[in-house]
Amino acid sequence: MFRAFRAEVADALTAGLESLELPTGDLGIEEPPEDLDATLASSVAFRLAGELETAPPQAAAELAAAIDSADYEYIGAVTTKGPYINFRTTDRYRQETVEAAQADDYGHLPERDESVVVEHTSANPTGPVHVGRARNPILGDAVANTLDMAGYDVERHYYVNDAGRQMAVFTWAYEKFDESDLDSEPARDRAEYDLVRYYRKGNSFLEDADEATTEAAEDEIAAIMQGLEAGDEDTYERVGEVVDTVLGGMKDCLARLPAEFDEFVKETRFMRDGSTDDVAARLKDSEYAVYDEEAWQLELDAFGIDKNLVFLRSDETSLYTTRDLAHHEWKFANFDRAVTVLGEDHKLQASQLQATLDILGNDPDRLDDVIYSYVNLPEGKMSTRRGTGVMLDDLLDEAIDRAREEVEDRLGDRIRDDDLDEEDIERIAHQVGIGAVRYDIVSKQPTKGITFKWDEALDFEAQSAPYVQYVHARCCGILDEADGEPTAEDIDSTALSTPEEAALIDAIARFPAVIEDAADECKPHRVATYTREVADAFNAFYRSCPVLSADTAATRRSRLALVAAAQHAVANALAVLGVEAPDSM
RNA sequence: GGGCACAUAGCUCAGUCUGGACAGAGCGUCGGACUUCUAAUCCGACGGCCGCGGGUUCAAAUCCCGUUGUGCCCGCCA
Repeated sequence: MFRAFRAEVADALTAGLESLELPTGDLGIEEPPEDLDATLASSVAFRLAGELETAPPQAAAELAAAIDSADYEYIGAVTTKGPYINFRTTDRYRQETVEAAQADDYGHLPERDESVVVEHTSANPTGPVHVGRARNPILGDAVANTLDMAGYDVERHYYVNDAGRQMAVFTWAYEKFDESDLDSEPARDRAEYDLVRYYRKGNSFLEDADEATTEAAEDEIAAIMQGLEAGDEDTYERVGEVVDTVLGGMKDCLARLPAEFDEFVKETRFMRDGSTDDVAARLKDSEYAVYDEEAWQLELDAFGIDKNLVFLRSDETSLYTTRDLAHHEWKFANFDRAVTVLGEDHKLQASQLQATLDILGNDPDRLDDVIYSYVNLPEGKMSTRRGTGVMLDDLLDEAIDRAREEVEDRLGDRIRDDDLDEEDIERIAHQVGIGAVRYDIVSKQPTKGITFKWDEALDFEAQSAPYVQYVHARCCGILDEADGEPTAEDIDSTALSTPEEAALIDAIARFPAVIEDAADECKPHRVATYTREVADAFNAFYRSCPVLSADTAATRRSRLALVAAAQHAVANALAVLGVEAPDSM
């Protein structure tokens, strides 16, 4: 309803300005301070003062007088305070908000008939997912969820780098070494923990061996890469076995978040179908191509990039970016838009990709990047190859364990007579533990760096998932005790007139606008901020407005409907963040 | 050396795109509230030259320039 109200305010201001023959380019619509009884405001009067040759407060008064709120559904009182024009909402606005929010899918925007492919995670299948990487699936999943709720037709892709040197080294090491060559047991009974030991062994071997041995090994590794480039079936199978095995384990880990994918797109696919060769041929013909130092390159100065992009090696083989170009042209052929979630270390490569897609005749505006900073340890970066880092599996296990302890600690002083059984405790521990980890990461601006600290990542107090989840559980608790679901006929918004009720309705009304804004800018952390606002508003309401024991039956019915509305807003906002909404805690 | 990010209360962060009403939360500290729909809650107090210096503007945490600190990138790796 807030979206409609916002549109009405824009209309009203535009019409008012036109009637005074004033420019309508900048309406100055903003949100007023919280202690003011208004939902939106305008500071346009500051700019009118000159035109009207009066002080801003007079200009505001003139414009306010030119607006008749009777022309609008949701605009109530239009008042001024100094130079500001303040807009209140109508009872109808509140009535329709609570009615609309009775729908289980409240917050979902109408379908847009526009498809978006969201690529995220795409970690090389070299070993277990560590926390440094985990920001990608958590953020990426939330971006995809946000777009989905905003009405886009979303597909989630994981791009598998199965053609690079890393996988060639891995395959070589896996074939060269035996279990007996390894110096440790797998840290966990799953494929990627088992195989990563070969990868690490191979890398340390290459570092430590003498020159002749290293050279021989490098020849074997180069043979694997050339086999892939030449389309040799046997090589594909050898590499594919390692890739699929390791990736299988990583999928299991990611599924715990959960982060699920519609498709795992392999890089080799674009070598085998000839599209990478096609891209290279077209780039050679472009005006930006140069043949320098025996390799084909692109000069991208015209795009503000002073670094040349090599797209064919001197031996005519392709590079990662060349294949990624073919990959993105494939995306453009199958989807209206593409969004990629990338670590900040890929920024240069991402801008080169954008520029080159442009050169190839694509509209680069169809591709958006969401860039995030890595999660580092206090002592530095996490690395799969070196085996430094906190594994996501371990973090999730620890989070669940701590959540379980919390649940058990609280069992004693529960007022509610819904004795939780073992199964409930385990369910809540999972929902809260994993929710807290996800929320901690998704609620922050992705561009800000995070230094991983156990006690911070596992802090259930702070502004965290459990706070919001608890609100959802409270809603469910109340609705459980009530007889039957509230219906639209139960709602009398004039019975919901306390400041706490009005504030809660106001928060609920904003939810679809929050989804819209978060989707437009691919910023799911805004939804996290919103969950706290709506939770705050609910808790204030909960404190001062008894529902089941309300003074009158009419108030009780209306408040029940309001609780249902809040529950839907909270549940769907949490769903966007990938955080589960518990029915009880 | 060049490029890109980040810097807001003791700590962790919103707000920055699109400049506007005294800069908001949580944690921590201190003081209160459970015979009541779940206290993983709520109420109150304390706490800020929004890194620093200039500039633009009626108005700057927000825009521009400079500067300091931190991170990332600058490969015929991915």
